[in-house]
Amino acid sequence: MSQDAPPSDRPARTLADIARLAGVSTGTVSRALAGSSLVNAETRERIQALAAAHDFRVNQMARRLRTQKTGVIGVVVPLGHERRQHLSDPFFMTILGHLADALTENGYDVMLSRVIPDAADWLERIVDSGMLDGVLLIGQSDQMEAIERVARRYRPLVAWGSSLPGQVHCAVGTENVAGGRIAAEHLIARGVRRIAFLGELRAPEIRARFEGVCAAAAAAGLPAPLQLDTHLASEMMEQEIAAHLTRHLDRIDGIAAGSDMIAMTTLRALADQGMAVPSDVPVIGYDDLPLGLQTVPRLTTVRQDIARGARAMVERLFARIAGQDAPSLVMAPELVVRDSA
Amino acid sequence: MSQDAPPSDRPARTLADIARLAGVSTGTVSRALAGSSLVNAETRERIQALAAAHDFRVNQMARRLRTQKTGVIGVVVPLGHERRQHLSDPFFMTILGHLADALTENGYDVMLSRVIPDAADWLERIVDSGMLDGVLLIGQSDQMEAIERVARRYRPLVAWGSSLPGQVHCAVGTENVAGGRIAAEHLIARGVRRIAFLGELRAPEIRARFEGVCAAAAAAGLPAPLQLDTHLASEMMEQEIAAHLTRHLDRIDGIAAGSDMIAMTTLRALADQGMAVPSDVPVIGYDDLPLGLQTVPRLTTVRQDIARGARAMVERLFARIAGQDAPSLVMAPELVVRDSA
DNA sequence: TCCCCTATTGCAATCGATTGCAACAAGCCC
DNA sequence: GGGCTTGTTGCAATCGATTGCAATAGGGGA
Repeated sequence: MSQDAPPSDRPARTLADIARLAGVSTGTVSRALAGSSLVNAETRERIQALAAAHDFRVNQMARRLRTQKTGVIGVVVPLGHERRQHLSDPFFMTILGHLADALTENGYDVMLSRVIPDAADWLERIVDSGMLDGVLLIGQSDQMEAIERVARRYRPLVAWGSSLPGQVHCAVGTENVAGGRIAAEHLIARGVRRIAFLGELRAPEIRARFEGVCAAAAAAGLPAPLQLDTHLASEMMEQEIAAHLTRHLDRIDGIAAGSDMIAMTTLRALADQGMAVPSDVPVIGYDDLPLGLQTVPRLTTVRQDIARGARAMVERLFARIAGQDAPSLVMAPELVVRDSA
Repeated sequence: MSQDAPPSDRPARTLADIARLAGVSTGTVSRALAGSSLVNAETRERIQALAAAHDFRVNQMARRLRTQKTGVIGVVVPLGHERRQHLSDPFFMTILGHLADALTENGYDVMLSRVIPDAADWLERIVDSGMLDGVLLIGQSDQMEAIERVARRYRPLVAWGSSLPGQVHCAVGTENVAGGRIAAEHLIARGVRRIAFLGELRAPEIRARFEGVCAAAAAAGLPAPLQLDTHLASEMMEQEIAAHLTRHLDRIDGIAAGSDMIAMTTLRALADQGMAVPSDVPVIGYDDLPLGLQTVPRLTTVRQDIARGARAMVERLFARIAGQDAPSLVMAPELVVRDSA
C-alpha cells in the first residue's frame, strides 16, 4: 500500500476520482464499493482501502436518481383545522419518535414536514417530488378528500387516523367513538351526571370521541353533555379552559377531555380554582401519553397504543412499498384508571 | 387549448413528456416552468397550463443533482451518552419544533436523524452524503471531538450546546454554569441549606449546571450538594427518583433538577411520598419547557430561551451556507419564579 | 436591400452514480 | 489447437433535470 496518497491531499469527491487513482473505470469502483462479487477480491479490497483513505462517500443524490430509490420516508403533519398548533405538541412528538425509531432501524431516513394545507395540491407536491419512497401522515386533519385523491394512485401512503367505510387510503388508528364512550361510561360509573367535554369538533378524531361521550350519556338517560371549544395550541388553551370552568363549573360534575394535553391543562386550571380532582370533579383524558404518569393527580385516561400504532404504520408502509396490499388497522381503545377519575 | 389531453390520460412524469406534448424542447419547458423571461410569455403560459393539466411536478432528485443544492437541512440528535433516550424527549421536541418552523418558513425541508454514534465517522457520513445543504445538531452529547473534526472542513454546521474556549464549531446555547448558580441561589434565598441535584453528569450541559449549583453552595458556605444520578428515559426516571427520595429525603431540604422533565417527575414522586412542594421541599427545574406551566404546582425554573436559540441557530446556519462567518451565541439564563420554589 | 440586433428556441454537455452488455484473457476439455 | 466456459473489466446508456452557447427568425436602421 505504498501508493497511498496522503488522506488530506485533495479530497476525492466522485467515483471518477477514485477510479483515476486506482487506475480502473468508474464502473469497477462502483461495483467494488458495493461489495459486488463481480470484481476481483483483490482489486475490490484495494479500491475499498483507497476510498477509505480518501474519506470518500458516494453522492447519495446521484445514486438515488439512478436507482430510483431514495431511502427516505416523509413524515407529514397536516395542520388543516388548527394552524396554530405547534409541531411540539406532545401527541405528535410521541408518535413521531416511535415512527423515527422504527424507520431508522430499517435503514430509512426521515423527512419531516409540517404542512399547512392551503394549496389544494399540497399532498401531490409531496408525493410527486421524487424525493420520497413513501409517506406517513400523522393525522388526517380536515383533508380526507385530498388524501383519498392521492391514495387512489399513490400506494405507499399510510395515515394515522380513522378508517371510514369505503375509504381508499390505509389508516391506522383507534376507534374514537368507542373510546369516547368508554371515557364517559367510566365517569358515569363514578356518579357523574352532567358531563362536560373539552375539545373542538373540527378535527374528526375529536368529534368522534365527543359522539361516543354523547352516546354513553344518552344510553344512561343523562342530559346531553356540554361541549366546550378549546384550541390545541397550549398558550391559548389554559386561558380558554379557565374561562370555561369559571362560567360552567356549577353546571357540571365531571370532565371528559378530548386529549391528554387538554386534560393536563384542565387539571392545572382546576387546581387554580381550588377544586380537588377527582373528589370535586373527576377528569378523564384521552391518548395515554407518557406525561399522564407525571401529573398530580395521575391522569385517568383512554389509552391509544401509540407505539403499536407506529409500528403498524411502518409495517404497512413497507408492505405497500413492496407492492403488496395492506389493510387498515383499527385498534380498540382501553381504559386506564389512575387517580384523576 | 383544444389540444389538451384529458388530465388522467397518462400522467406526464418528466420534462420530456411535457416537451413532446407542447412541441418544444425540454430546455424550453424547464425555463418556462421556472418562469424565466427567456421564453416567450405566450409559450410560457401554454406550457405552464399544460403542466398543470397533467399534474406535472419536476423530479426534485434530478433537479437537485444538477443544481447541487438540495434544499434540505439535516437536524441531527446524537445520543452518545444516553442511548435509551427517546426522540420524544420534550426538550428535543420543543427545539425541533422551533427549528422545523424556522426552516420550513425559509423554504427548506427537514431531514431528521436520531443517531447513536457508534461508528467514528457518523457525522462525516451525514455531511458527506450529498443530500444536505447544512446540518443542525441538537446537543453535542459526548461527541465534541467528532464535531470539531468535521467542523474544521464543513462550514454549514451549527450545534445547540456549549461554546468552549478555542472551539471551532459554531454553537448556540446558554451558560449552564451560571444557570446552575442562579437555581441554587434561589433555593438558598428561600432558606434551603442542603441541596440535592438530580441528574447524571455525563452530558456536558448537566455537568455544567451541577458545577454552578456547587459554586453557589460553596459561596454561601453550605455543604456540598448531594448529586443523584437519573436516567433521562422517562420510564426509568420515575422509579429512580422515588428511590433516591426515600433514601435521602431526610438529609436534604431542597432540590435542583437537571432539567424540567426531571423536575416534573420529582414533583410527582414527592406527591406520592406525601411531601408538599414548596413548603416541605422546594423544587427548581431547568429549561422552562411549556409543560412547566401545566404542573401542579407550577414549576419554578431556569429559563433557556429555546425559541430564540432555535432562531439563532437557523440564522447562523444560513449565514454559513452563504459563505459568511457566524460566531457562537451564549445566552444568559434567566430565573422564572413560579410556585414550586 | 443589406446588416445587425434582439427575442426565442434548440442542442448538447453536465451533475455523479449504476448496470446491461460486450470484450478480453485465462483455463479447460476433447 | 480450436472452441467454450468462467472470471474480470470497460464502455456507454441511463436516471431527469438545468444551462451555456449556438442557431434561427423577424424587425429596425442606414
